[in-house]
Amino acid sequence: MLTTQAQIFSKARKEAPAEAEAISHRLLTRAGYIDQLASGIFSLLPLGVRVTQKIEAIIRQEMAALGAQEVLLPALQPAALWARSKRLDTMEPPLFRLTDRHDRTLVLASTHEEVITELARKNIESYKDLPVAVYQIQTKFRNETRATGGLLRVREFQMKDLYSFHRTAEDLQAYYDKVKQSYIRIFEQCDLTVRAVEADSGSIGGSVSHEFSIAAPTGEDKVLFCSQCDYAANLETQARAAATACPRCGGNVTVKACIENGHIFQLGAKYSEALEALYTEEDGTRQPLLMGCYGIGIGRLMATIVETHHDDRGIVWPTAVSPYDIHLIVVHQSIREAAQRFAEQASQYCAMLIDDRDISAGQKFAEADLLGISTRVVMSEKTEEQGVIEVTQRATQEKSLVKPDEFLKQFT
RNA sequence: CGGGGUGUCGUAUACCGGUAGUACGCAUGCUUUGGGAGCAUGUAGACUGGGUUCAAUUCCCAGCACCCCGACCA
Repeated sequence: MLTTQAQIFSKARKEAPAEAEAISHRLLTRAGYIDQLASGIFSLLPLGVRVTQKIEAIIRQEMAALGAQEVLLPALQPAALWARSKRLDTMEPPLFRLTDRHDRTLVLASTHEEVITELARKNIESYKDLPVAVYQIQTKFRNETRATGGLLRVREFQMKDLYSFHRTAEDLQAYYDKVKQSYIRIFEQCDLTVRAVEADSGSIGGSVSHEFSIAAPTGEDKVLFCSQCDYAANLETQARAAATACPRCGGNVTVKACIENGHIFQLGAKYSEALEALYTEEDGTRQPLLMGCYGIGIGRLMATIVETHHDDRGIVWPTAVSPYDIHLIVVHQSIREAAQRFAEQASQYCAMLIDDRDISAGQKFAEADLLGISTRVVMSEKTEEQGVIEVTQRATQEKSLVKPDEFLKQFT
């Protein structure tokens, strides 16, 4: 996979739009990962799509490990379905509504408990069908009163939402705990330090719920962290603003601004009772399915990574989500052909973006710093003479001169 | 939805009740090429609608758009 920078649809910019304030919004826009169409509505440009696909790959792998099967549910849904779960007029933020040509009211779904419960009703008939889990990565619409911080809170976004169905509360609890651990692994693979925080379940409902908080200056939540145990609590729900010691272990606590990046819920029978999603037990009785739901916002996760992984020159992608494995910078036009040969060889093993534009070296370096691809390879007349390439890690700026073959070994 | 703010070339900005300027970008040419190069030429702009005025991009009103604070969330 080989792409030249001249081909890339978007352009790196020196300036961010004046209205962009959040650092992730500024950098992702300047570097050409995203483009704002309207308040809280963004296009993902080719670079943004690539990062998103990396994140999704990490998530899909974890979903597979949880035994969850992928589905794709409709975003456009009849309002009548939401009336049955009693959420049509109580959702917060409210649903986007529209009317079709037959004057029927439809909604753009902000979450998918209703649809998945309907599907469960049709497909889960016996205790022998349980437990089962399905997930999707799909567009959500939220009629927010105010979009903020670029991708941090938007009105249309991709969410990974997982739903699980169980016979017993114990089984739901066990699966919930597995998902919680899986979520922590997902965030850790994105090089994020995450804490699962006991949370309010809001308009989704249910009894037990955790949100996944990542400390970042732009965060909207205030989370109390214990420095000695893994206790963490959202100050909003705990009303413990005055607390100076951990309620669990007595350790020192700190309050940090956090971004909420995922939220998981034990819904129990809330939706299955409302929508009569029942299954037959061993003793022949009809029982409501016990349900859990688990969400991660993909775009917000990408923005959170930028919020926590950047420097004054630009984005610093963790290797796992870098849009390309290697950013090859060809300093001198005289070695373009040699660079091309190396690039073709390398691109058999990894995804490479090659910048061989006939512009100043400084501009190429500056844009490479802005784009934030995790590994940079520089080829110049000097390195050609020595038969080496210069390899730089974006995160550390550490440079090393290595032989091309040696370098490529790590990818094979 | 309450409060506040801002609308000037593609982007960032300046000035102004009477001819709208700069930088970047973009285009062309020449010179450049290890940290957002230089010169030259060119390109392109006052959110919309009303009002005040001899004259409005500038002042006033309304609408629209965007941003920020609050409430809510992935």
